Amino acid sequence: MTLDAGMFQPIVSDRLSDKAVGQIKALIKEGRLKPGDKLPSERALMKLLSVSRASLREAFRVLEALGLIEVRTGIGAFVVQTDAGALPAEWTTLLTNTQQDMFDLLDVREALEAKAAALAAQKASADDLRQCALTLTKMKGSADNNDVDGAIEADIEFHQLISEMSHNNFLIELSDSISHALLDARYAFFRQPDRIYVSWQQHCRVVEALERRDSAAAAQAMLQHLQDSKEVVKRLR
Amino acid sequence: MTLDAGMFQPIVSDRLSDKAVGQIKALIKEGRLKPGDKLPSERALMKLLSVSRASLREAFRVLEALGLIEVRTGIGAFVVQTDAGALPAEWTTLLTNTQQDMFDLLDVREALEAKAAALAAQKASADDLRQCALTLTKMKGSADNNDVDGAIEADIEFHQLISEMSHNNFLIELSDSISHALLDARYAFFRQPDRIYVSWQQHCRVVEALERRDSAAAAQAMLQHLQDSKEVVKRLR
DNA sequence: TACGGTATACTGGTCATACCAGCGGATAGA
DNA sequence: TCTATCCGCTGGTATGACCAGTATACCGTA
Repeated sequence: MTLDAGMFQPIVSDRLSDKAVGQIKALIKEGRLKPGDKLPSERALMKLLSVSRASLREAFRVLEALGLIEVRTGIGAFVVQTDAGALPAEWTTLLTNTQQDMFDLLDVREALEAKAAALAAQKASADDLRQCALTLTKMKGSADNNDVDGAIEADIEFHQLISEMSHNNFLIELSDSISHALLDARYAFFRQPDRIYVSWQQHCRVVEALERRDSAAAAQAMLQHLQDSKEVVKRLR
Repeated sequence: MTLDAGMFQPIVSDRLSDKAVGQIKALIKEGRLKPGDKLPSERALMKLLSVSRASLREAFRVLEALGLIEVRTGIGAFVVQTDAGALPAEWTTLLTNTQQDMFDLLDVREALEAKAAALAAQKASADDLRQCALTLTKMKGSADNNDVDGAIEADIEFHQLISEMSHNNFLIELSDSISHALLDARYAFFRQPDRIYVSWQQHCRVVEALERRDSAAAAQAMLQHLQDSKEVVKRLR
């Protein structure tokens, strides 16, 4: 007989905590545990799953890290209340170690926010647009006073608003965490001469496109803005 | 005196395991623990951090879920070996509960893979392109035999190759997990009459653009392909 | 010399038990 | 009726024990 590569499967013995994670995750996915639901207490659940409390607690930590449950001391564990599943908030924070990581992240950001702008053009409400316009005046004010902190604040608000206007929870979550990871870079960025003013202009073009409900133009304007910014960051080094 | 909203900070008592996570995470981020490094044994580390082994193990589960370390039974815990930090592989798996979630995910996919195609056009090696071409013949073969499983395999390979050709680890990770989350949808998709053939044609157009090193065309062809596919999925219901 | 088994000292995986601190409802007293 | 206390619940932590893999050094045999 000949040996077939597919004949043998490596033997893996899952940790008990992993099996517990699997079960609870399945219950949530199937909808038998709904957002806001309270899980049984650790002492009750350990008997139901016939594992020790230690193993169960390890499972809880994993579910927590995945953003699926929230554990409140003295009260209990609850299925997390979010429309889209929480993206573990910190997934980017460790990743901006190298220069290259940051540029990679900037590329991802271009893709996501251009898409967000396109969707926003279709879905934005009048109120959304008003709020967007507010960040523009704030940005302009910061430009006039060369207020770097104010500019950063307005900039974050602007980009956040637009991703929210896409009403796509994945887009929102991802953009948010990327934005967070790039915070440090923003300081150096807005300290460059005229940068606040230029960014303000570019933001304006995006908003104009949004107001015209011009999806393609909005995406294009956003892309232009982000690519231009990326070039500036590259020259910083 | 007037009460200021910012006067008080809510008191939070971090779990010891969370503090341990923070310390270890910081060490990794600072580069004092490099990929591949072996962490001290649980029994040693619990003394160094002066926490119980139970708390430390909970911390390990979190770090594992975040994709930062890997724990091998009987051997020890190691800092994970990836250029970009692993995105917790399961972050999407729970999210495709509703119809809307899936379409949202498809939109994100459009953004990411179009960008990946654009980058791939710039960075692809001759060998990359050869491998891409292989998936095309495989796809064509599946189309001729109406082999759904084969088509899915070739399709996944194709999209994965292209995101890898971007050499952007974030793009790769994200596309990969989205692709995974959409696996079920692929079955229904490729069962549609002529779908395998049409997808093959669209893949061909992408590869042609890649071979011409035409970034914009590659992105456009990929976008077209994904949007077309999205429409098909929408009509499935 | 080369091989194969074995003893041993690690590693992580699991468990039972105990105690602490925060939360909340019930209950007794003003 | 209102308030203060108590008690039973919850999660958070620590300890010590044992099991099951892993690696290595050792030793006897072929």
